[in-house]
Amino acid sequence: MGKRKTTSTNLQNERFIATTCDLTYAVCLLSGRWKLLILCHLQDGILRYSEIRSKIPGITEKMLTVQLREMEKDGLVYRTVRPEFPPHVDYGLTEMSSELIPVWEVLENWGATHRKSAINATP
Amino acid sequence: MGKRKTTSTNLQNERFIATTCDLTYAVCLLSGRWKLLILCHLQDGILRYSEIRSKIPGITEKMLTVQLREMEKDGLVYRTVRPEFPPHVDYGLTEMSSELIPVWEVLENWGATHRKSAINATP
DNA sequence: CAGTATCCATTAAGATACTG
DNA sequence: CAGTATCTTAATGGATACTG
Repeated sequence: MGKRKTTSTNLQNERFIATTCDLTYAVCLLSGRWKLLILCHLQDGILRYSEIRSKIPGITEKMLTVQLREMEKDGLVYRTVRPEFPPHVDYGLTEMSSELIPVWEVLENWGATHRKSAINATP
Repeated sequence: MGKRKTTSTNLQNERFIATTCDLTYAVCLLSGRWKLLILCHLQDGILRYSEIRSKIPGITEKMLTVQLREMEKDGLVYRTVRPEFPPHVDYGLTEMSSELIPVWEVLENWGATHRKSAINATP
């Protein structure tokens, strides 16, 4: 019935801790429409929930929350709640995710270059 | 009918050519369970369809074909068919995707380091 | 060998409304 | 302010069988 009998390679659910490939492991931790983008914005410093949201046009609150929570669980962001009212929650990179800064630097440059070509090439 | 009325942010379908963010553009071109992994294997040289498949345990023929075709369309791999029987098809990196080699190098190292920690940390 | 085709299960993502 | 909850659709991934 609701059971998987097969190799069971869900991206988000089982987080691929047991995968045998380091690259696959990394890809799985970072896969998601918004994760790299969120991390990239956090490299400039600690941001509040609403600050991240306003820096990423198009993201819904639900997706922002989901992705932040997953990344927190995976050790990619830390989350600090200040016991105030109104609530105040800070997010920042961890040591682990800081090591990925070169990744989005390369990707951003690469994207900039080739997006321009793609736009110019569209008839 | 088959029409989207909303912001329309499908990952694979509309390929995000019109996105306003370079990083998002890059992420969208590379998103997919297998793309980085395939590209990574191709950095060692030209590979045939069956060679890629055997280097990536767990991938199905369908997914390999789908991802290769998308990447070919996006200029991330090239595909050469030799008019022989039995068929012989070669795949290789393009200039564009060669620029991404640093990305998977970082990711692979990062994955290696932190996967070990994750495995050791699991109770 | 290098794929296609079909069908189906699971997951990601989005809209919208609501809350402590 | 910083989220939840609920519902819906879109997209991904897989099993299996078949083909030029």
